[in-house]
Amino acid sequence: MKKKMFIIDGHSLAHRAYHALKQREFQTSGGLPTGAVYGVVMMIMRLIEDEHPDYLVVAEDVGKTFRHEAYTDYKGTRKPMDDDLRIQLPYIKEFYERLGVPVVGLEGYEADDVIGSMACQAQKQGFQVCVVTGDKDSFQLAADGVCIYYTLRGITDLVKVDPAYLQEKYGLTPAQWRDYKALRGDPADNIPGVPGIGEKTAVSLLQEFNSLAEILTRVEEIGNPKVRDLIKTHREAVKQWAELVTIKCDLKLPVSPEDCRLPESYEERLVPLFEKLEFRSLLRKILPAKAETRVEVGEALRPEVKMIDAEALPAFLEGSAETPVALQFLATTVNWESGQAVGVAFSKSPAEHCYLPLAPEAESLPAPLVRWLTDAQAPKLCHDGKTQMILADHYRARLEGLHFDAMLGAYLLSGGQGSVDLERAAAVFGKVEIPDLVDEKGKKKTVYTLPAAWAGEAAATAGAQRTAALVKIYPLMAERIKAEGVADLFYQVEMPLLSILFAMEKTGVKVSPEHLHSLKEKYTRKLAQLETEIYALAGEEFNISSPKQLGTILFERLGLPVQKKTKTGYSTDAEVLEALADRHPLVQKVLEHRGLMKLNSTYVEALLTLAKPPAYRIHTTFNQAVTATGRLSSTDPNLQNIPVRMVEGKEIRRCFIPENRERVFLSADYSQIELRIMAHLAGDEKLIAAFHAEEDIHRRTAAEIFNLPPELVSEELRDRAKAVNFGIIYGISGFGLSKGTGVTRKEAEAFIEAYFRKYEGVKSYLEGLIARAREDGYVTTIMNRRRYLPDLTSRNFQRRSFAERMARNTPIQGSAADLIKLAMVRVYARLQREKIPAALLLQVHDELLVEVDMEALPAAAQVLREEMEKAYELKVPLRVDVKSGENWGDLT
DNA sequence: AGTCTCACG
DNA sequence: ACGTACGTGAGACTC
Repeated sequence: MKKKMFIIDGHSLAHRAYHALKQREFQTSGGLPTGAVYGVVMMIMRLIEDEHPDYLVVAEDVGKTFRHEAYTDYKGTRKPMDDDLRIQLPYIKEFYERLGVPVVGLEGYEADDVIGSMACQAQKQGFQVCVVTGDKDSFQLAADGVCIYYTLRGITDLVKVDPAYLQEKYGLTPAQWRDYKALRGDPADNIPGVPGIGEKTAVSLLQEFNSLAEILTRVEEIGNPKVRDLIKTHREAVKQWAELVTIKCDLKLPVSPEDCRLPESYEERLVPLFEKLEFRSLLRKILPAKAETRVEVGEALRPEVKMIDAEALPAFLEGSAETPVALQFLATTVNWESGQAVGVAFSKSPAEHCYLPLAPEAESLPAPLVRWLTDAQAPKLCHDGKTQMILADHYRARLEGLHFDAMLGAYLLSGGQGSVDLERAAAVFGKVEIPDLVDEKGKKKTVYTLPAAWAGEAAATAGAQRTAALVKIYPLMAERIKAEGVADLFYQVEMPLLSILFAMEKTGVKVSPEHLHSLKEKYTRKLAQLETEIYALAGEEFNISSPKQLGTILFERLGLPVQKKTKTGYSTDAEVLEALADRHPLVQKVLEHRGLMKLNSTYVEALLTLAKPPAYRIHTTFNQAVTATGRLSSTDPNLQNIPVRMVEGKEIRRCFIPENRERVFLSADYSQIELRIMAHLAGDEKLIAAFHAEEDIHRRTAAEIFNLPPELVSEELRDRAKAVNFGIIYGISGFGLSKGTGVTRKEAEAFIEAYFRKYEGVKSYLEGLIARAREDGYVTTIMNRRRYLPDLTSRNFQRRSFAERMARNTPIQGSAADLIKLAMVRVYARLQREKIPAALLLQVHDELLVEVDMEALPAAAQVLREEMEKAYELKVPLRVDVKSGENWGDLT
């Protein structure tokens, strides 16, 4: 871990703080203005809290500098400092002293030079350096390991500037930044720059010649005669300006980087100053901090583990019918294709652990183990029980009676922050450490990918450490689950769902290998044809799938106009290609090639390798603990993103078929579930009424925002309103909406405004939501699922805005996830109860796919509709569309 | 390992 | 003046 140093531009920070807070009446009862001190204190304390610097130093200006000597007009436009600020400077200085932070100034030099020199030294010594300033000059300091936190208006926003940012934003390197300022000028420092040379010219000159020095020596090569003359005329002045704006990095400083270590605790020393300045809220903030106990370092878990054989298992498990027993399979591999277990670890209590090794080539598990595993009355404790079910399934054994899955517990309690692995859960909830599993080569392993050689002691230790941790954290996690109000969600939804997902994965979905093969042939043929055509049009062969090579062909060889850039070069995404489609026949062919390539490699070929005779059933893995909102995800393969929107893609869906001619597919999807949830959460009368009246919701929205009767709403207007509705769900912004609709940003903003005028309930809901989330630090769904959003108080505009959009979207998307999960539990239970010959196959966020005997279709359809619609009572009705058919692509 | 692109809700 | 739609996973390419 690199040592982290923050260098503060003291002068700049004080000014920012002063101007940001001057409107608000900060002063002591004695009349001393304190706004600037308060702002500085807040800023620094938040910086320490958020960024955890190990080192901190403040740079300041002292007296007249060499720059004034050299250039009398230097900073000539600066107004003298306000008395109200001047009077606060000693207190700011006192704050830094009490904090234990050196304030460094050097006679004759500016703060910038001190910063540059300190940054340079620290960087050489391996520090990670961050400069905090409101002065753009400092951008020239950006380098590997040195970034600038540039303060925007006020003190609430910080932008992180590093070389990549400069390149992206201005197309300049840090060194060019200095030359750019000399050429263009900077009114803040009273540097006029070359008259007639603005931002654009300066940048293009530097990009062409690389540096100011080069420009001056090769001045005759400047293409534009006007620019050439300007540079020639101002040659000497520019040279001088360049020197002025060059930050010195080689000053001998009175303190070394190592002298700037931030003290461990400083709260107590700040108390007298805060009392003097009457900073009551800050006092309250630091006083309890004193009492806070130190975080205990996690004890390493070293359970004593007894090796047993299968006959001894019942004796060990004796008397555990009440409290759950922790169980952990150890394996060399596990997925739906194959599974190889090496042993099982058990913990009955914090002091009783054992390990049962398994025969390497065994086809089944020992009978005593199977009896206990399948005993639903024997409660069990796992981490990622579904994976253990899959492993047991390879031995034709079921795992029943899973009472508590710590991975799902960690998932609910983590609120989207941090991982859900057992190692971390043990540390967070039990304050115990589980050593990482590492093989001979130092590569990390998991309990499911152990080296085969570990079968004995090593596996026993690894397993027992984990079951011991489970036993330890189980009561603590259960307590937290209750306290956070997610016990229902955990025990009634997520835990039952785990077994349902297992069953769905085990069932799998059948695909037609014949159909896939014929698609593969068709696509391969077309791809080859497109390839020849594209090469002919390009005049050379290249890799069409390489964005880099394609970019070179498009924008350099063919000279098409660049639309968009990515971090590394030209963008060639669909949006760009569509914009260029009219300008060259090659582009359209590339688009087709892209589309077919995607279909062929991601879907057709991937599914063909997974579809194995004789069943030809594909078994996905549903991940129940990855998304931040509560949705499921699907991997290996992802069956939640099978094409459907485009006609070409829909052909892939037709490859998914029921088991035989007596079975049919049945699909049920929620209609407008997210908008309905928003209507419910916002309690907006108009929206609720529209759903009760079963209106076409996008038409209704169009009627409202465009002030028309619904019957006069054109398809185009309805589409726009639809995009607005999407925008609302995604956290709305004028820019995003304009991209989604193709209208200008201004129009998009007008739509949003019109929407909020008509749907006041939604407006006030969203406002209240953000305000509350900022206080709480998290948002919640209908079933109390949390997502923590610490960035809601970030001073980085981008991060804060992002967090705000997440805050608006998560309750909606997350509640929809809650509801369909709840519905799955109900549907599954009722299909079983009524013995309907139907199997759940897939969940695609708002859709359930079921396979059912033809005769039972009506019964199954009724179950799906009823259980999904009644899953949860909202202020609006839930509606479900049910369809059936003989493949996934043709459902009616 | 990271980037780009694109499939879904 | 910042620079974006929300949530995922996978394949191909590049370094």
